[in-house]
Amino acid sequence: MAEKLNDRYNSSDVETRIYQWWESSGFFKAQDQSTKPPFSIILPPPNVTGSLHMGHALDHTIQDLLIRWKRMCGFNAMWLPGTDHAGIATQMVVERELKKENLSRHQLGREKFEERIWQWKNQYGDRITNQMRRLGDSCDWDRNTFTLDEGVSKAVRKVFVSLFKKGWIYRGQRLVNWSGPLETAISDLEVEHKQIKGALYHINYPLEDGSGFLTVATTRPETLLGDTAVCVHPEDERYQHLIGKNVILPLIKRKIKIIADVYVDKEFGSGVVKITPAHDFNDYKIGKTHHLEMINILNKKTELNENAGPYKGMKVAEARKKVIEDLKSLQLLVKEEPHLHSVGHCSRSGAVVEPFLSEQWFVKTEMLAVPAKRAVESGTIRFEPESWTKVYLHWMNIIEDWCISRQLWWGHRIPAWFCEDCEHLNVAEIAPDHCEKCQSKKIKQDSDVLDTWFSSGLWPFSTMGWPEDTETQKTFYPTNTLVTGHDIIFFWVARMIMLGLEFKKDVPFRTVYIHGLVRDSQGQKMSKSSGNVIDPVEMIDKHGADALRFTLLAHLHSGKDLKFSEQRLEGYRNFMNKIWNAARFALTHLEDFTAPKEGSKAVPARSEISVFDQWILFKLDEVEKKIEENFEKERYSDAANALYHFIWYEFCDWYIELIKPILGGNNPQERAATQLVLAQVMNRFIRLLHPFCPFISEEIYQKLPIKNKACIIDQYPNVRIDKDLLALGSAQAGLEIDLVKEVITAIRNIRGENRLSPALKMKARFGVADEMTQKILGNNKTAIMTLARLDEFTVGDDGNLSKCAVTQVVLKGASVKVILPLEGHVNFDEEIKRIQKTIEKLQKDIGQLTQKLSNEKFVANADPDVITADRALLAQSKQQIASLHEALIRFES
RNA sequence: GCGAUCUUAGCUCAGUUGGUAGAGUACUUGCAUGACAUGCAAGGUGUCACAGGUUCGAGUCCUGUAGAUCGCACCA
Repeated sequence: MAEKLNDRYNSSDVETRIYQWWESSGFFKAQDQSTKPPFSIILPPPNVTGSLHMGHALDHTIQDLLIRWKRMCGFNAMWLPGTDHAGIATQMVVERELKKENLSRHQLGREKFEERIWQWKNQYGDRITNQMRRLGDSCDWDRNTFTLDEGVSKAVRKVFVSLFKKGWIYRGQRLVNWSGPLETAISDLEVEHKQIKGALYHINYPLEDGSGFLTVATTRPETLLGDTAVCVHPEDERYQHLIGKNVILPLIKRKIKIIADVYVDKEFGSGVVKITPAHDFNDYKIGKTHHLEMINILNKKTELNENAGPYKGMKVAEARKKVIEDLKSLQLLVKEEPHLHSVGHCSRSGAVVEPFLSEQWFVKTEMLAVPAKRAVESGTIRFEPESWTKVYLHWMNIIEDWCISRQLWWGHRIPAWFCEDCEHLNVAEIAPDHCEKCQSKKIKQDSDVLDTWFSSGLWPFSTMGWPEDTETQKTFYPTNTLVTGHDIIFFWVARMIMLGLEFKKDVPFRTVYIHGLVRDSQGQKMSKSSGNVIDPVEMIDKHGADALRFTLLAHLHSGKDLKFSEQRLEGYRNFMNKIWNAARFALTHLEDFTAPKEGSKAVPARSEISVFDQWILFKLDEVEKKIEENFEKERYSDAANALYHFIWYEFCDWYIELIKPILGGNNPQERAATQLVLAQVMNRFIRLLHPFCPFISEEIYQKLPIKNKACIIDQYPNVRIDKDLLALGSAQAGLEIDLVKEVITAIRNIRGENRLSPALKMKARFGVADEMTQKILGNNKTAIMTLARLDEFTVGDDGNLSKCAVTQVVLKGASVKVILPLEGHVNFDEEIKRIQKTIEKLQKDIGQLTQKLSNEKFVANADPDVITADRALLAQSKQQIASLHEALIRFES
């Protein structure tokens, strides 16, 4: 017995209830051991204290689409959720909170501060996972993992120790990106390059022998204090004679050497470069090759230190001003010209990033990169879209060692202990209580934590119980698809590949599906500062999660950014309402329908069902094929749009309208047969819809007469399964209904163009030559009369065409002359205009076709099928135009 | 500077082996029609960025130009 539905779809009534039911019923759970084939996805873990943004919404919708689709296709589908501790981001959030209490983390102390962050995590950590539930994410929540969970920590320590013992993790003094406000090294990912209008200062460095000056050009005069050489091009004639001599560094009067290196561009500036190895990445390299002294002039807060002499204690910007002033007063500043250059900024604090010499931990990437490159080159891992392969390989080719230490308090502590007695470094998975070398008890753990991406890099297996040998890994590693944005290919994807191959001896995933950014309707990046952020949760509140999901999926085009507008979302909200009302219609007419015992396997005999039924089943077969194809080709928007088209334009606009007379008619057998087909078609397209729009589909599904326990775990309709029902659809019925549709549309067109009221019943005649077409029209008399609003229907000769509107309908060999007497209804000018317009269009077509077909080369070279088709089209057009001319004459007479 | 992607209707975008350009949306007109006005019906809309080339035929393939976006490197 079918149930009733409200007359308007209200998503908020439905979503929470359905989600709770799914979750409490255990439908999201995957089995570690199962006879079903595995399919697994790991969720890119969002920041634990963050909240869901549009980027997540897109990312998660794609993953949930895949998981629900595979689950319904009979896979043991496992979507592993989790959250990231997000070192810097979270620490900053909590520090901001402290600031409100006029406290700093230093005042609080490390232990208390960590406690505060845990408090914060416990308070807000559920927010994002609850928002994910709002979106419909069908994750296996029992497997929810936090990157600081004990299991993950164990994996982190194991990996660290293992790489250290192999010599692939080392500690050393190196130049790193340093954020002054955060007092930590940061990764390249956290550096944003911005174009800045600066100045190029030309400064005279006096030659030691007093014979003159060497002019250097620099954008950062304050780093002069750390100069340990000046450099020219070895072949630069201007300076060749000076190579090997010395200059006196202005202001602090240090004697430094003039060296030569091909790195210098003779054309740029003065052709002389000052070398500050401790504060510039290029200078650092030159410093290394030329064995130069490295003088650090900054402290951790990026203030000038004792090496800067009189400038000690100043901020960088301050020091720059003062240095320029002092140079001016010494008349050593030659000139200052405006100069546009890009400057690295800390993406978290906004401060200018300083290259800073410090003791850090690094991962040697050279050897890790080799198999990681090969995995992609050989196709074991595939990027979609494929163009990202090149980007990935390029980066892997220029990969540098990875700075993994951060001077933060929130994250995985580096498992290394220094011995205060013998200075030995103890690296161990379990905290030692004495130095392994000298047995001293005076050991101290390194105060640094690991880069967040270090633990994220292990995510595909650390979440599955590694280093224990678990069933989870046996079943689900490697995972199938990784869905993510291109912004973290290097920082996350590449590292997962390297670490997965090193520690699991297998790739972490087979396919990397890269999607674009969600932008605003103008194509601008959404950002707090431009105030154009659209909150997905707010959109869900207003229009429903299904509408949001469908909007994102329908506009997802192979890795391209997508522009999001609420207006478009409303369009898909309307689609949800349309589906709802179609279901309402169907259920009303299925009230007295009882599902057969075989449920969705129940199939009527072909002889029992109408041509409309055969037609809709034919269309259903088509759309199922299209959806499956597009899923396989990873063209999810095409799948979504095919479904949209079927539901709205085939099922709602035509099928429902065509069967209304049968459902409301007085032939119980016909009616029962149509009811069965209607129930079956509903059952199938609701299942087809489920991965896209899980909530509305489940809600309707539960009220359908033909159903199983739950849509979410029912079988996904598939062209190879339940073949019997789809076999009832026929191409012949397809053609027949297409012709009926054309005829109805032709009549509606005449009415529309002549502005005839839909309430006005008309009389129509149909001029048909062949018997077959005559029969088709006869069989569909009721449908045509109802949908075209006729009160008279005659099939046969043309009859008297005087004062009649005439349209020739031609379709695959069938030809119908639709004749509508207009006498008394209209002033004929409109109709004459309508016919003339059609004639003009036909004439244009005929002209083009004739020209083409009279081209000998075309006839000689073109595909014979193309020629045949064109000839047929030409003949048809000529026939149509003749008939229209005739009509026009009759009309005017 | 190197590389990638892109430029199609007012807007957002499809267009998969070359064969008369499509969809959604917006727009115009008409409409209370027993599922739905979040609806129904009908309608108009294009130098496919530009310039060449290959071909009987190019939105599609090739070359160049311009513009947009994004990477990478450099910016002393």
